[in-house]
Amino acid sequence: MDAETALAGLPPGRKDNLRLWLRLLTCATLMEREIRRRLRAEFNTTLPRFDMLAALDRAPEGLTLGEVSRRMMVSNGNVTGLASRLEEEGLVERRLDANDRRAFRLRLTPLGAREFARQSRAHEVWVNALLAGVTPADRAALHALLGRAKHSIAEGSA
Amino acid sequence: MDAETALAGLPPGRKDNLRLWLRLLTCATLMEREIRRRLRAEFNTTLPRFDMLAALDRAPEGLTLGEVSRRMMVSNGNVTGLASRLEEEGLVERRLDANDRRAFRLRLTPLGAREFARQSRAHEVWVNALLAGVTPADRAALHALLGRAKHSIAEGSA
DNA sequence: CCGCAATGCTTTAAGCTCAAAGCATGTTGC
DNA sequence: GCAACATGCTTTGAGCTTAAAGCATTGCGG
Repeated sequence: MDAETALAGLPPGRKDNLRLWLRLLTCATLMEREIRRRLRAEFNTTLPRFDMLAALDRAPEGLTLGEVSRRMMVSNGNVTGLASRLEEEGLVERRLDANDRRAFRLRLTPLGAREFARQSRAHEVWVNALLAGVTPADRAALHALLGRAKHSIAEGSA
Repeated sequence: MDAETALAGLPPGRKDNLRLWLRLLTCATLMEREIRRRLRAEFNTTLPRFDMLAALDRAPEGLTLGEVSRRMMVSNGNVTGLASRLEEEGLVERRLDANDRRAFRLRLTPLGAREFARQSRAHEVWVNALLAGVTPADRAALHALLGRAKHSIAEGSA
């Protein structure tokens, strides 16, 4: 919904934060939709799958499901199903943790690592293309400002 | 040469856009999670329901399901279920369109309008609180920069 | 006026997501 | 050592989301 348009004529002040939030959300949503679309079209996969592979790719020694859940910032019930689907496809494997019989260590299979490398390369190209219209100066400024916004949001939801 | 000068002169890194995208996504996600959490805790509702009420609130004469789907930027199959659930709860009503027997016009019931007004007020307070740590100057700068980013993203996904 | 494409909505199947409840194992305090 | 609490994972139930297929109606070209 183009909520920004709806708010465009109102007097400034009380609703500035609302406008900022809607614009932030619009940017993130547009970008995310495009990335999801391409992951589906070119790799027949999804963003959560890609994110899980990315988390595991950064941890060659593997991660417990709980660690994955924290890094992906999703519920632990969520990663169970995700891991199972990726395991079925042979991209990931659960192996028993030697020290804790409650836990698994999840790791990429060689196939999973190869797949992620392919997807990751394409992903970087897509992101660069989507943000190609942002100048280096704007990019640096945005990065800094979003850093402060992130801090504010984290405070506010603590 | 101090660190800042050195940084300022560095060639743009290949992964700067990736970092920017990650940070943008983090901000949006943190904020959205908190808003979803509070909608659930305080109003026992969800963000998509709130969004649909918001779309209808701006259109007192009602909207067809297709119009709602376009404004919310979701699939048309999506709004069918959402509308049905809100209809069951008495917040929304489908009435036959006089001119087109394929279409419904969806509108808020008086109860729906009252509910949305309550939720909307709280929502504005939450957003203000979450962004309270962003100064007015930063807010204006962010808004402008995100406007350019939005344009770039829209170009890139056309 | 008739055929047929376009439009508006719903249904279906698959996947993602969460909160809450449950089970197995680990850890701590007594 | 054992009770009680904590941790790691899975299951369950509900809702959101999409793409694709299907049905009904509209509107257009011939």
